Amino acid sequence: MPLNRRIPEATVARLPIYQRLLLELVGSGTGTVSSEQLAAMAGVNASKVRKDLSFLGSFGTRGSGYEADFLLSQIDRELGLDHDWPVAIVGIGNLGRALANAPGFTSRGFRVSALFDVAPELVGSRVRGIAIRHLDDFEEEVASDPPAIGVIATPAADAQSVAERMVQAEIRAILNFASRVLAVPPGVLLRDVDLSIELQVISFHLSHRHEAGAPPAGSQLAMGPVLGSLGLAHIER
Amino acid sequence: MPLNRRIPEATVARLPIYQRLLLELVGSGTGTVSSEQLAAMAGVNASKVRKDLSFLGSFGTRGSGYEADFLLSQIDRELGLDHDWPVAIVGIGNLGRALANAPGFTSRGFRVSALFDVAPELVGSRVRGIAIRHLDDFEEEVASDPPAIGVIATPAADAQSVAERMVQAEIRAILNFASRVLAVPPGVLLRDVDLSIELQVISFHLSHRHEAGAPPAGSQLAMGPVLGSLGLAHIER
DNA sequence: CTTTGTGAATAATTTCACAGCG
DNA sequence: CGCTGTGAAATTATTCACAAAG
Repeated sequence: MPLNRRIPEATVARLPIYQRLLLELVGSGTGTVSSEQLAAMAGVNASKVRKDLSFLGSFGTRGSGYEADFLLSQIDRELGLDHDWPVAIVGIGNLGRALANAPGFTSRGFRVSALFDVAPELVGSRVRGIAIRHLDDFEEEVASDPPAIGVIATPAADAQSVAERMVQAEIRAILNFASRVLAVPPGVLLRDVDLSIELQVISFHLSHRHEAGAPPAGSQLAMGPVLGSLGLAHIER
Repeated sequence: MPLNRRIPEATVARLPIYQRLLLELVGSGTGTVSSEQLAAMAGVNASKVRKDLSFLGSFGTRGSGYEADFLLSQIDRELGLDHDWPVAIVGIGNLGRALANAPGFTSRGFRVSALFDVAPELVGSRVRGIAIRHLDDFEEEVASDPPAIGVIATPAADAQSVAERMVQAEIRAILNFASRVLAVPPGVLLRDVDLSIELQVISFHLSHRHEAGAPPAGSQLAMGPVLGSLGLAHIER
C-alpha cells in the first residue's frame, strides 16, 4: 500500500461524485457496494473507481466490495468535509438564494454563515433562518464568525470589489459565480463557475452530431462549468 | 494546415472561455489579441491557447496575433453558436429563474423558448417576457416550438420524470441541475451540473493547503461542477 | 468464485522549443 | 523582430489485465 500522498486533480474532481452517491446509498441502507456498482451510478468505468479510491488507501474487501458508510467517511475526511467551513454568500438574487438553499451548501462540512446584499428590500429578511445583512456591514459581520469560503453571486460589475473585500477580510477561498474574470492575490484560492459553459458544450456536440458517429468523450462524466480566472489563484505555501 | 476534424474534449471545454473573453474584448473595441494576452485573461498558458485555436484552423497572423472579431466568429461557428437553439427550462424556482436570466442563456445562439413549473402561483407569470406554463401542458407547448435543449432545474425528486418527458418530446440534449442521477436512452446527450462540487474541491484544497506547498493543479483554470450520470448519455450515430 | 488493488500499457493532454511567416 | 503554428517531449490520466485476498 504505497498511499501516494498526492491525489491527482482528476481524482479530486470525482470524489464529490462518489461522495454524493455514497450518501444516497448509506441513506437507503446499503451495506457494501462494489466498484462496479459505483461505476455504473457515476457513469464511469470500474477500474477508474478502484484507482481513484486506491489513492485514499485500501478500504475495500476483496470478494465483497467497499463498506459504504466507512468509505463515505474516508472520502469526507479526504475532502475536508469533516471540518466546519463557514460560507458567506454575497448577492442574494435568484442565484444566491438558490445556492443558500442548495443541499450541497448546507450539509456535510459546509454552513452558510452569512448573507449579504445591497437591496434595501432584501436586507433584514431571512433565507433558511439566516438574516441578510447589508454589504456595508460586511467587515463587521464576518469578524465575529470569519468565513472560510466566500461565494460571489453578484452582478458581474460588482464581483471584483466584493472579491477584494473578501480578500481583505482574510477569506482564503472564493467561489465565483459572476461571469467576470477576477484578480486576487497569490495565496487566495479562486474558482470560477459559469452556468452557461455546459450549454455551449452541448451546442458544440449538437452541431457536430452528424459528423463521425463517435460519442462525445465527456458524455458520461461531464466536464462542468469552467471559466478562466486570472492566473493568480493558488494556495500559498 | 492539417485541420484535424476531431477537436479534443479538453479544448472544447475551453472554447467557451475564449469565446466569453473575446466577446468582452470585441465589445471594448479590441482589434487584435495575442495568444499571450488571451492566456493571461483565461488563466492558462500561451501555448495551450495557440494549440487550442489551431484545431479550428490557422486564424492568426504571425507577428501580430489574432483579429478578435474574426476569431470570435470562428469560435462561435465551431461551438454552434451561429445556430438558434431554443431552450426549455423546467422548474422556475430560484435556480430556474437565475438560469432564465443568465446572460449565457439569453445570448449568442441560445433562446429561452419555454418555461415550466407546477406551482399555481407561478404559472401565468412571466420571466423576461416568457410566460411560465404548467408542466401539464409541456407536450402541447413544446410541439409548436420544439426546444433543442431541455434544462432541468426541478427538485431532485421530479428530475427523472421530467427527463423522460423531454426525451418523449424529442429533445436530444438535457442539461440537468438537479442533484439526481438521471437515466436517459442512448442518443440523448445528458450533462449534469452540481453547483456544490466546486465547494467540495475547495474544501479539499483548503484542508490540504499545509501539506506540500504545490499550487493545486486546477487552480487557474478550474475544473467545474461535475456530477456523474448514468452511462447512457451519448449522441447516436 | 468474486472483487480489490495495482503495475504495465495505452491514450490524452500539456508543455517545450523552434522553424517559418508577416 | 514578434508571434503563430506545430512537431516532439514530457506529463497526466485512463484502461487493461491479473495476481492476491477474502
